Amino acid sequence: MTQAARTRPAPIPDAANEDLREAGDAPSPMDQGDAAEAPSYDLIELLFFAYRDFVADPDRILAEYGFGRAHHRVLHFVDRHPGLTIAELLDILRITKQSLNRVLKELIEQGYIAQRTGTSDRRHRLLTCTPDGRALAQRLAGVQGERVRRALAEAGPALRDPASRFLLAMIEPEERPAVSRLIAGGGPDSKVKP
Amino acid sequence: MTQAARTRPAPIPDAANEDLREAGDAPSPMDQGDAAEAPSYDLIELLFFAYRDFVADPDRILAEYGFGRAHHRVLHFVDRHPGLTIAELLDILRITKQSLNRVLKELIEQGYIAQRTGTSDRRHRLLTCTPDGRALAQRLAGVQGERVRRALAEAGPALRDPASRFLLAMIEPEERPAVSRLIAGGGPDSKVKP
DNA sequence: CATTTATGTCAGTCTTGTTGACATATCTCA
DNA sequence: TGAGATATGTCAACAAGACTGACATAAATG
Repeated sequence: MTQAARTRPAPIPDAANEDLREAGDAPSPMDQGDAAEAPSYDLIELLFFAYRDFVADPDRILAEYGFGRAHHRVLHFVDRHPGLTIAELLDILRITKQSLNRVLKELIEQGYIAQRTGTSDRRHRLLTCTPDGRALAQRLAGVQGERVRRALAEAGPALRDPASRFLLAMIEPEERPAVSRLIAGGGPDSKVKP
Repeated sequence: MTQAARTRPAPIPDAANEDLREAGDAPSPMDQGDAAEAPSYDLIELLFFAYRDFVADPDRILAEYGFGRAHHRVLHFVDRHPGLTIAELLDILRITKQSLNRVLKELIEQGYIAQRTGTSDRRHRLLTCTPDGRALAQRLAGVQGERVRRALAEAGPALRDPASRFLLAMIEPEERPAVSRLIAGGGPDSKVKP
């Protein structure tokens, strides 16, 4: 078998072994000056685990194509916002143009993304998905959407709005308007938002 | 200036340029067989942006120490669960022991994490934070906790519970009990959970 | 005592991020 | 028109952090 994370009989350890008790045994309240509030370890760790599983689904599919997460992100945002320029993509992904270029080039060469020259500004490269690219992007969004759908079905559809609001509030305040616009602009009405 | 993501005057592009309209202009409903439900693009993208900002805070601090995210994760879980063994850590992080070993070795060499041999099973290596490691772990948890605190303060403290439940539901079903136990076992009562 | 388990380690590869330096085409403004 | 700014492309080198495969050791277990 592979050496990845051992045999992994049980997913996550119980952390309930004899030895564990003899250890320093967990972070007590600590010397928090006075008013210091303890961090929300539960939400911090839930975010970690939720995200870990959230990206695991696409990873499996991407591997079939020889792509990685970087390709996924590019494909996703181009699919959602056809006509996106390089600069806009860079601002969304927060990577260097060299990093972007490597994966973008692969996606273009392999026929998942197409480039056109902007008409009003011919320096721009307008990115769109080819039918293949669109299909892959939607397959990826499909598995992620399915996880969200299942989560809401199990934990209650009423959680949809609170979850959205919490996640938005977790975003850097100055970015929130832009993110909101970006998300809102994904629908059939697109990003026409002057 | 650096070449990272251009000058970035505005954080995220408006995606509202002339050219964008001439583009294919956004994924319409599409030919979803019939009952196919559209993925929750809003939650999918919010999770992406929220996580991006969520890890950006620690990243800045870690850079001061010459550490990366991998070190953070190890330090975090060892701090929260002193006495953790290598195998348990591997199951939490889902990486190979070779990957873990590289960062763990650095953390040990530089005096942030200590190892002891298990008493009941002397094959185990029980990991704990040194005072320095504990300080760093808590500084990192501090900035992440502060983001959570601020989010809840701004969007409403009532969101805490729904957000938790949503995130837990996003986790792979078989993992949820283990994650719940792990999270619950982080307090002063530790993971004593037989 | 043979086997399994927990850990450590060497060596090589891949993806994805980084810097720095330049090149080219196009737009904008004086 | 011509200078400078802007959008993009590209070369080269490097680093972090993941992976695989192979093998070594110590300790527990039946």
